[in-house]
Amino acid sequence: MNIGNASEKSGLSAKTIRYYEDIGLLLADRADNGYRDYSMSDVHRLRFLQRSRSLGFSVEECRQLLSLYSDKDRESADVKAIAKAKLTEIDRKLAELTELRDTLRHLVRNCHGDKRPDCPIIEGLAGKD
Amino acid sequence: MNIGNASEKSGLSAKTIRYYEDIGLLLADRADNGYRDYSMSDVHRLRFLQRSRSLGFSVEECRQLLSLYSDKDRESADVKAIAKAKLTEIDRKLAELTELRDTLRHLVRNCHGDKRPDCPIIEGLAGKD
DNA sequence: AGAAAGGTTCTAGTTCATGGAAGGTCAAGG
DNA sequence: CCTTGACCTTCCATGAACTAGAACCTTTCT
Repeated sequence: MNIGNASEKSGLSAKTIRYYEDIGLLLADRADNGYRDYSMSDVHRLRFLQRSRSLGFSVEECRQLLSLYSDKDRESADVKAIAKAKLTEIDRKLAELTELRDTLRHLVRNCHGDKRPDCPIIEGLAGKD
Repeated sequence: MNIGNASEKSGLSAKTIRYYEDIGLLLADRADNGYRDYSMSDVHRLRFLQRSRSLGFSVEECRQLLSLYSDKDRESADVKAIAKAKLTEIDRKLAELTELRDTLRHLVRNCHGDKRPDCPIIEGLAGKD
């Protein structure tokens, strides 16, 4: 499939997909006309990249994560080690995100949404850790 | 407290903290010697920034989120609207992150960590959505 | 006092894209 | 057949969010 299609399916812009190819993150086949040609498997990788980037992993971290998908020659012990390290990081991010959500949720629930001066922003958020 | 101390407590580099001041995200008091002077409340905001940035929110989004802490003059209806919008976004991120974690966790559990060729990367990850 | 540690500003470079120009390709309709 | 418009190509420039380094000042430690 063409890049436009892959872009739509992955949530990454065509520009970004070409950029990722430039930096060697995901190399695409080429059709006879020179157009990039993406398989469903490529699209899965692109979506995976979109997700991990939007969740705060750097391109280099994504490269590592992607190697879990792609590098069949790698010894699986290596793969496992990388995956474990990333898992720890993801769990930390999950905890932080959950905390952030609970904080905001508390705010939304307790804020009356009018001009009364006791909107719980200050008490609930500004003061403590 | 000095910037080094604030840096340590917030997890942001001193460089980054100065940069955030440049772009008006968090303005610091100044001591008599010209050094920036941070309160505990400033540190909380810095930590908050560190977290939200690392979770993939843009600086502008962080500015909004931060306004939930700081902007006491704002009508609470506005605050509530912003908070609600961010909540939706956070919930989406949480779902994605959870999915990513489950995928990796499955990999780690099922990979035997040796050279056997049936490391479940390909079946478990590369193929399906 | 002298050195190390940490602060200041300023300019420049890096990473991760994103926008736009100039031009080639393709599928559909007149 | 030929044009129109969507989609593709490369290349160069710009933007966002840092990050590094130089040059210099302030505090602290011995």
